[in-house]
Amino acid sequence: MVTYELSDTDVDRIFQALADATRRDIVSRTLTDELSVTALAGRYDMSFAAVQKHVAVLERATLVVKRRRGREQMVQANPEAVRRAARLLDAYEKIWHDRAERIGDLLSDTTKGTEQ
Amino acid sequence: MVTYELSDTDVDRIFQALADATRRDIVSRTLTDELSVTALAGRYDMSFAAVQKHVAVLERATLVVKRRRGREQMVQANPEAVRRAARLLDAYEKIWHDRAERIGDLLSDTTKGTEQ
DNA sequence: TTCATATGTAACCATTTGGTTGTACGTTAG
DNA sequence: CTAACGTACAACCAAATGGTTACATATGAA
Repeated sequence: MVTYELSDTDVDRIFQALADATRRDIVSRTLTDELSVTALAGRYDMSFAAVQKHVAVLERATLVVKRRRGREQMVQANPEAVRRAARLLDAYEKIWHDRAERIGDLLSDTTKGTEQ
Repeated sequence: MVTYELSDTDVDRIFQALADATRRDIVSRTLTDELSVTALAGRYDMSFAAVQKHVAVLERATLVVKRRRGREQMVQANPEAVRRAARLLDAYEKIWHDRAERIGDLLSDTTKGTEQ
């Protein structure tokens, strides 16, 4: 598995992009269907320009990609980016799990004299 | 496993809180060590008030909890919240995976006449 | 009690965000 | 070719964000 190096700014952009319900919905929809910006705009109670901006935020965060089809721009989620975000959080979980395990060891392991 | 229902606003707050490198670092550190706000503030090149605000943002998002110890407030990450965030992203991955599987089935399954 | 420490909060500021409307431009349909 | 459509972008606005300094409050030490 190839894991790309994400800068702090990259990660900022990913979580920032996910911190809005409309944008999460766009990701959700475009995971299964490739939708034009106009088609997406029709689904939300806001201007086309607003939706277009949301798509741009997602694009900057690499959470979606756009592909030209005639005069339309088809939006599709990038599952790899979603995956990377999930793995980032997994890493936090792992830190915690390792610590919990260490504490467990300290509490149960009474044979060795490594405690201070 | 108990899964709490998260509102859009809850999720907004979680991802918003994670969209800042300082706050991610605070989560990371307090997963292993319980640290006072002052101890945390000492580690970043910004005012105490700024760090205190970051902790407040994390607290509102339930990503950390505070516990009083004498005159200090000890900050500790809440692994359950991190976990919930990770599972949210897993759900997106699952949507994509299911769709990929459906497409795979359509392409490979030539024996049944279920295609439209 | 008094003082120092740890925290919280208010007021302020610059920048970003999330929305708007209007306009310009590229592409396709007729 | 021309008109309609789909998209992009600029200018604007209100609200939120991320930082500051200053002050207020709570707790522990002596």
